[in-house]
Amino acid sequence: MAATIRDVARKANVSVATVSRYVNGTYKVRGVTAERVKAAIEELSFRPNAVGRSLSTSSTKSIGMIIPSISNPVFADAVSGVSDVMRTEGYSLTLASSNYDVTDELSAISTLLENRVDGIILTVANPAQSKALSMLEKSQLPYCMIYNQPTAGHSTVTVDNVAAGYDVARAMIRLGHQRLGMISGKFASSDRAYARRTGFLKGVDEAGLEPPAIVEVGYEDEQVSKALENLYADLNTAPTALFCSNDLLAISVIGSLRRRKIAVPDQVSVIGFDGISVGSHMYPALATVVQPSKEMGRTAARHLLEMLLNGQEQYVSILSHILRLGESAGPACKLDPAVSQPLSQNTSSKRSTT
Amino acid sequence: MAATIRDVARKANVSVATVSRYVNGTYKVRGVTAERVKAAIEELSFRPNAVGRSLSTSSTKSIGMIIPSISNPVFADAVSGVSDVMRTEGYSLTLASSNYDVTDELSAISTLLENRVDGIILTVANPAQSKALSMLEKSQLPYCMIYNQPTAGHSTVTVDNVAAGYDVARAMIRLGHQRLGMISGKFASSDRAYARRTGFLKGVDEAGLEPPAIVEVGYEDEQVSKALENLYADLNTAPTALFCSNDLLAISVIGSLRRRKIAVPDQVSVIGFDGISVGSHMYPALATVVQPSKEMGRTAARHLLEMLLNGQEQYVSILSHILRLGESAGPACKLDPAVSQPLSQNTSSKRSTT
DNA sequence: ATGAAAGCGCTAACAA
DNA sequence: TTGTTAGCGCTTTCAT
Repeated sequence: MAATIRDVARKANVSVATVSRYVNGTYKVRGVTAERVKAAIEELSFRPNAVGRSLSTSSTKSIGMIIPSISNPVFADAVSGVSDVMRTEGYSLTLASSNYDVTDELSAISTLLENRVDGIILTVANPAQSKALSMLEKSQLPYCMIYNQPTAGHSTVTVDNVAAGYDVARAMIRLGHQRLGMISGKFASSDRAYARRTGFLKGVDEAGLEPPAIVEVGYEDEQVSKALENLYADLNTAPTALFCSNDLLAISVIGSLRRRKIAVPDQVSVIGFDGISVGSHMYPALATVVQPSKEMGRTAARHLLEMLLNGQEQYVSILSHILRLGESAGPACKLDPAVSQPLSQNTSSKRSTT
Repeated sequence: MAATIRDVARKANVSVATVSRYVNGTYKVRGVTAERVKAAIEELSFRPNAVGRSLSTSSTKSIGMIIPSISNPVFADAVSGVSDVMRTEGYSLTLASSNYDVTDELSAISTLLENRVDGIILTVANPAQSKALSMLEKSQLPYCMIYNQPTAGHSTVTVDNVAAGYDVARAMIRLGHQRLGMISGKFASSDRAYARRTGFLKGVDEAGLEPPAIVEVGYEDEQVSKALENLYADLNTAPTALFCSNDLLAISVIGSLRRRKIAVPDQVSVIGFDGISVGSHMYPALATVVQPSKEMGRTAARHLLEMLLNGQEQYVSILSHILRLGESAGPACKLDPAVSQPLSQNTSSKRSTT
């Protein structure tokens, strides 16, 4: 079907080697010859076959990326960052999603390995005991984790999740909250959520407060609503401030609280994690720990490129996070069931917007 | 480095053909032989090289996808749908983003073509005059558009954007709005936004209302705020209902209005387009035209698979959209500058949540 | 500056 | 059932 380098060579009356040199700019092609080759290429609409090239050079100029979910903006932003720097370096990006499932992680890696990508950027459930990661290690292929916690022997780009969790606890306490809680995705499928919890617990403990209620939920809305139903059965003992392990969850929690006529932040403050951009546009603007997702993607990509050049060094980047106190978090005030209904109707604006 | 089929053959004392047959399940491998091959494969950690296979079979078992932006959840959802069905069919997904830029579209296609993907799913700025599309056409490669309007000669999966725009106008009018407006991304880079406008104008016109104000904005927040500054200089003549060409824009518009102390929906109703999931969680819940993005992705993927089997037929799927009236849209009421400030402080709850 | 030819890892006739 | 072998499209020595 498509023209090959041979067709071009024939038409231009040169050897395939010459065509190859012309195409790749491996110069040494005389002006006149170049013209002939160029003409032939255009006539035949020749487009070099990267598969043939890859087989010959044993480099595909493509990298793989595995993320838990494409639909979570935090990962999409990272993909966007990776994609940006990789494209400018002439690499293609093969994307796979693991759906937070360890088996899927494994098969995704398998596929990428068979496709002979030059390197992989990925987020796994838990690097400490990841079959995916050990498969990768013995494959010798360069790889860099993203979002995952630093773990002996692996490169990664992330933020200090423990410190961030601690920051959240401190912020809540500073606002006067005494009963704190955390709603999180499954810790088993997120080492960073676990780390955030660790920091959060530390902060609460240091302040001498009661250990916070911690609830794990899956990825369906009904689980969130069910969890809140239990947690807020008695408003007098329920947490007045809730830390959610990610923004999507936080948004869902806020929605759920509203449906239960619990005002945010008047009755309950909510702080998320990630800093996805919709969070700052919504009302109340989401209080959250912002991690620089796109930049994290770029950084991971650059690390991978380094490895591709300089061999298997190890890179660990901890980028800095920012605690952004949006409108969804405010000073503690008494949770009084009696005024709950009227309060929920008015979203106070004592706190400034900007 | 990595073991090849030859190494395996040698170790198992069989021919490469036998190994190939074993690996591909092209049966006809006797039990005893199979055992030996299996053992050899494991000892050597042999992993078939898809590059070699592709060169031989002239099929890469991979498809390309080009979307305007990875960070817009509406596209991410489509990617997710495509990814799902493609993976179950054993295909890899190479993702590229065009950033709404026609030049980037072109180079993305070029790259995918060189990589010899088996097919492409893409959203272009404007199919009617797309160089990307014509390049694709003459390449003979199967492809299917997604989100783009039906256009002679091309396969696509989308919703009826004209009808949807019309629905939005009707809904606003039914709510009593008389002065309508539309805020849209650049029409030049979105045929669907243009189609939505067409339907919207028709609806307004049919009702005998004044032609709506239509403002095009770029993708930066400040442009939105600038646009609203002009549009809402005089509240007495400004639109009481705003149609935004996509949800991200709508969310941004709502945020911007709030900052201008204009209450949504008490003073201005806002309706978006896409139905991204965060929209339904936020407050006010976003009124919007829901398109089944993930299902659209799946459908496009299935179309592509059909083409891969049955050759170049043409598939056009118009999936149905749903106008979901969330809390961001409500009955018209007088825009009275005098009460604007107090009103903006209270978000009324006369309209039901569910 | 250009050409000839040997592979890269695999599949698929064709033989046996 | 298994083996032999000729490519797939390209790069890259090694000659010229």
